[in-house]
Amino acid sequence: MALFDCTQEALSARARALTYETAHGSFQTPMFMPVGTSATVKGVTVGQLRDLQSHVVLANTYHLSLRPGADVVEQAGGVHRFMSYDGPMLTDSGGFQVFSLADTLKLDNDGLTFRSIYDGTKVRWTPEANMAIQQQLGADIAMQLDQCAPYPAEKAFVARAVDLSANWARRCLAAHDRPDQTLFGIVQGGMHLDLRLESVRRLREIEDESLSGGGHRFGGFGIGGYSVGEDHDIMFETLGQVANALPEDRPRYLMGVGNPTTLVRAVREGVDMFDCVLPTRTARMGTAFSSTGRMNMRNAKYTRDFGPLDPACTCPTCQNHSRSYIRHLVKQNEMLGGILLSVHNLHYLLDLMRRAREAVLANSYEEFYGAWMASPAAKDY
RNA sequence: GGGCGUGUGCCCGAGUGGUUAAAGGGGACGGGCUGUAAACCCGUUAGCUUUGCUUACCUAGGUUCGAAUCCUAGCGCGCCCA
Repeated sequence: MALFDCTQEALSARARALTYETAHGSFQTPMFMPVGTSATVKGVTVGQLRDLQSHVVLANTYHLSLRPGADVVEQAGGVHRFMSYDGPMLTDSGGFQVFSLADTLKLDNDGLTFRSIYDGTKVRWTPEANMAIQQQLGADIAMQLDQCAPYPAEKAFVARAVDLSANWARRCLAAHDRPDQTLFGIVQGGMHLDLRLESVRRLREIEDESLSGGGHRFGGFGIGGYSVGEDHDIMFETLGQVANALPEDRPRYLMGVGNPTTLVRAVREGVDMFDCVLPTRTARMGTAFSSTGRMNMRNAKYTRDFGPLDPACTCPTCQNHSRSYIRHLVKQNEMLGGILLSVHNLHYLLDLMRRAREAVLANSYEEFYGAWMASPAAKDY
C-alpha cells in the first residue's frame, strides 16, 4: 500500500475504522494522539508511549521553530530522530499559537508577522515559509497554516477566518513537496453550518484544482475551530454534517478535543482522529480519568484509600500503585505523581478509542455508544 | 545573678496608637484545566442567631475616646556578660 492511503475497513456507518500508512508505520482509527508540543509528551518517555501502544505523537511548529529552531531539528535528522521516536508524527502548523498568544500579530495579504514569546524576536511567516519549516521538522503529517476563530466571535469575523484559511490552504498545498510527508487541510467556520460547509467546499475545490494541475491532494482533513470555549452540545449541532461533507476516503481529525465522552460522541459523527493536552495536563495537575468519572487525586478522601487508581484499568499505574500513594505524590509535588497520572490518562483515551474501533469493526458502535453514555464515566465530561 | 532582644492566626512572618478579623508566604480544604508560554491558575481558611454581633496578636493589670502596637509585672524563648 502507498503511503498516506487508508484501508477502508468500515465506511458505511458513520462511525468509521481506517488504517493509515505513513513513512513511520501505520495507525488505526478511531484514535487519540498524545500532544508533545516541544518534541516531548510532557512527563512520558518514548518507551512508555510504546508500551501504551500509542501511535501518532503531535509536535508543534511554533514552539520547535523558535526553540531549538527548525534548523537544529533538521540537523538532528528530523523530529523523529531528535526525540528518538520512530512512530508516526504530526506537526501542528503553529497557527493556533500565533493567533492565541501573539498580541503583536500583524496580518497582511501575503502572510503574518509576530513576535516570539521566548525573546520578542520578530518572526515572518507566509504559508510557504510555514510549509518549509514543517518540511524541515519532517513529521509524517503536516497541518496547513490556518486561523482558528475564537468563541464567541462575530460571524463576519469567522467568515474572514474561513476565507483566509482557504487561501492559505491553497498556498500550503502548492508549496508542499516533501514526498515522505503529507499535508492535511483544515476546516474552519466556528459554530455556523453554512460557513463550515463553505470551508469544506473551498478545500475540495482547492484539491480538485491542484490535482488537475498535476499537484497533490490533502492526506486528510483537520476540523479546527471547535472546543474553543463553547458548550460541546453546540459543536454537535454541526459536527456530523461537517465530517460527512468531507471526502469519505481520508481521515477526519477533530483538533484539540480530549473529553472522553466528546470522543465517543464525535466518533459516532464520523470523526477518526483526536488530539488534546487534556489527559497530560490534567494529570500533571492531579486529575485522573476513571471508569467512574474524573477523580481529583488531591482530595482528602483518598488519603487512606489503598486500592488501585481505577480497578477497571489495566495500565501500569493502576497495576502497581494505590490511590493513597498517588495522592501523596501529587500533594508532595513529586514529579512521579504527574508521570503516573499521565501514563494512566493516556492509556484511558488510547484504550477508549481501541475499544471504539473494535465496536465499529464488530458493527456494534451504537451499543458501545449507548453503554458509554449510560456509564458513570460519561457524566463528568 | 545581670544586660539586651523577642513572643502575631495550623506554621513561618509583616505590621509599632484608629481605614486590622490582622499584608505576604507555606500548609490544609475545594474548584478549574480541551490543535500545551500551565509540575499551573482560582477560591476558602476564628465563631455565630451573618446587611450585624462576639472572641482574637504569650498571661494579668494599666494608660487612652480608641491598643497587636504605649506602660508595669509575670511567664516562655534567644544571644551576651558573670
